[in-house]
Amino acid sequence: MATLKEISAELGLSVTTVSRALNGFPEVKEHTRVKVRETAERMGYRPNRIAQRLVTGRSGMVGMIVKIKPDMSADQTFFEMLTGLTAALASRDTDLVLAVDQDSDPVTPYKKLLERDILDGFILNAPIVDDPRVTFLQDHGVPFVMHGQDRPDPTYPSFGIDNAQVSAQSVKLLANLGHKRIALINDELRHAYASERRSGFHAAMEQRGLSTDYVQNSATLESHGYMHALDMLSGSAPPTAFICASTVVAAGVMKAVHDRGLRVPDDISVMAHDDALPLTRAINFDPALTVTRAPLRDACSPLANILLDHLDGKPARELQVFQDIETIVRGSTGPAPKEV
Amino acid sequence: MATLKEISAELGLSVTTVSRALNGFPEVKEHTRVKVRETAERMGYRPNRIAQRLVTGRSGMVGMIVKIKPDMSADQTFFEMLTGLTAALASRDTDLVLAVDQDSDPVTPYKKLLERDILDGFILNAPIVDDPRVTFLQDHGVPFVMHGQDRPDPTYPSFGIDNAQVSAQSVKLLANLGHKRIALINDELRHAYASERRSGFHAAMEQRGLSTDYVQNSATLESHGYMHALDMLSGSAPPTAFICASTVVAAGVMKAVHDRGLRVPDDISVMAHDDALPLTRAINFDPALTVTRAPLRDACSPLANILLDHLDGKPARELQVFQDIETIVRGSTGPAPKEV
DNA sequence: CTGAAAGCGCTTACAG
DNA sequence: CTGAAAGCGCTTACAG
Repeated sequence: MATLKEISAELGLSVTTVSRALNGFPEVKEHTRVKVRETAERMGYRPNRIAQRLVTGRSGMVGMIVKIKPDMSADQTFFEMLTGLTAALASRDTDLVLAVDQDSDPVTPYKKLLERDILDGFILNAPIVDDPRVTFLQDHGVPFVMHGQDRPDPTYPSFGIDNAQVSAQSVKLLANLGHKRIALINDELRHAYASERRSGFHAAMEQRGLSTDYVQNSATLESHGYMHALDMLSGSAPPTAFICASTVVAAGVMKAVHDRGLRVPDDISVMAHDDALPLTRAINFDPALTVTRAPLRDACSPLANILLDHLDGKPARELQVFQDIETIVRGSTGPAPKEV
Repeated sequence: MATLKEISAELGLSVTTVSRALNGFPEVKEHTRVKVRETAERMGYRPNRIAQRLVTGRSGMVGMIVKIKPDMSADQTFFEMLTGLTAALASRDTDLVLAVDQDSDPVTPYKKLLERDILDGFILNAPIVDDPRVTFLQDHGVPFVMHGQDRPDPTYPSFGIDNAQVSAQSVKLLANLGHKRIALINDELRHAYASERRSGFHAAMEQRGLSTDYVQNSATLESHGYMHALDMLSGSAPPTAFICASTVVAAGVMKAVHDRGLRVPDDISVMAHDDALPLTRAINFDPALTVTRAPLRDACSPLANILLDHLDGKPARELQVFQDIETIVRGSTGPAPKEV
């Protein structure tokens, strides 16, 4: 493998100039730059990243720790995210080191990886409310980007959707259709996103003078959606619309509606937030599911770039970005039924 | 972070001596070594891996490329392997860089990763017969370890099970129980392991003068096991025993036996090779499944060590290791039924 | 047993 | 616009 020294010898230039030409410094004469680049190309030069890393003090590697869920439901998602992140990082000469979290304490795997002294930063996902990883990494001065936010006004770089907005948009859609008793089948509140959806839901409902009696915050298996919906629909003044944490939950809810002898959307409207996972496609529902939508895979590139920009010195305040949310109206929502 | 220079200044020793003391060189005086180690500890010294890597010419990173299967059946396995490999590599100061193969050409992802010039070698898995990755990597002088073998006498380091032996042990067990018509429900022959199982099966059967009429080489979903078994059992002289590629296939076979109104093991014996995956546990079958067994997770540590030993200069011939295979007899195998 | 020196392949003030 | 020099933090002949 050719080195800077070899190129400079070949051309009778200094290593300094060759380095500058290759790195696109403006002070190099055009003619020199061209000659250097041609020669580098011809000699098959590729910079030694290790040397670059030693001198710049950066390792060119960032870490991500994945938590194994017992149900392993997110596998396809995982691979999709992995692919996207790897590609986005590679385009900026950075590699991803992956570790698996098998510890009970959430910060232990970060501590372990940190002790190896090879990482410039971390990509965190699945924040819980007041995530202990945030305190730990900030205390140790370790840069990271969070996919999502663990608190309302974070001091770290983040990318994710505005979950209060997800609820607000959903409530608005349903309220405009005349629904008054709207249910929220939410995830457990320790998940930051679920907590935000709940707040957003409360705010949007109360603003319209609507009751927030129909809220469930629990795990988000299909069976939970089914059970909660069944339960709510058997009350005396049942909800006429359901906002679901995910398309999986919506599948359970729609089954419950059906089992109660009711129809979607004539009797009951159902909508969900859709991360655009390949497993449960909202469009394949019968009727096709109305959703707020923000594809998970669209987060890969922003996450990578935000972290790397932060490593390059960009302050955290400028690196809190929200993903756009679409609202897609399909067949599962309709006007509220006439009250009897 | 303390450096060698700081420690040497603190102690009035040369950087050279400090380096040698820390790296356990024998020529350092015991007293010096102790002092150096204490001081390093006290100052919180941790070697700068990037610097070590620059001077040793090693990057301390190895790559693995995972191929996404559409069915994603191997997820749990994947995470288990990832965990094991990461830990085994970390104990030898090496990190794993993971990439996802989305290309049609099997060598393209290796080429891409190689161009980033950051890897010391690769861990390959799921070899197909005469695997093109082998030629590619060998041509480029890139070290690797293969989980399994793509040909009978490979010239590269490898770790895996002796698949001919798997078949041999299975046939022996069943033949000793008096079975004469033994079926093999095998994976597609392009997979190296399946090809080896088939050869081993043929050799073992022919050695006993038994016919090898009942062999199927196809994908290994449960449904394939079911269909092939149903098919074979409807013939005029049906097999009395089945050797299955995996526990998943065995599940299909046992269902077929049941649907034919036959019983395991009274009418039909069934056995499988068991990689000890958490998903389909042989012991939970009814009756519990007789198996040849070699846990996949036991391969992690050997794979890591073989690759690293190879990088340290150990020749490939000494690095072709086979994993032990147990035979565990449970309730799904029994004496061959009396011929009518 | 210990140390001064060279070097791994880069980047980047500093000087001209 | 270009170059000589220092330095990133280590390892390792070579000399004593």
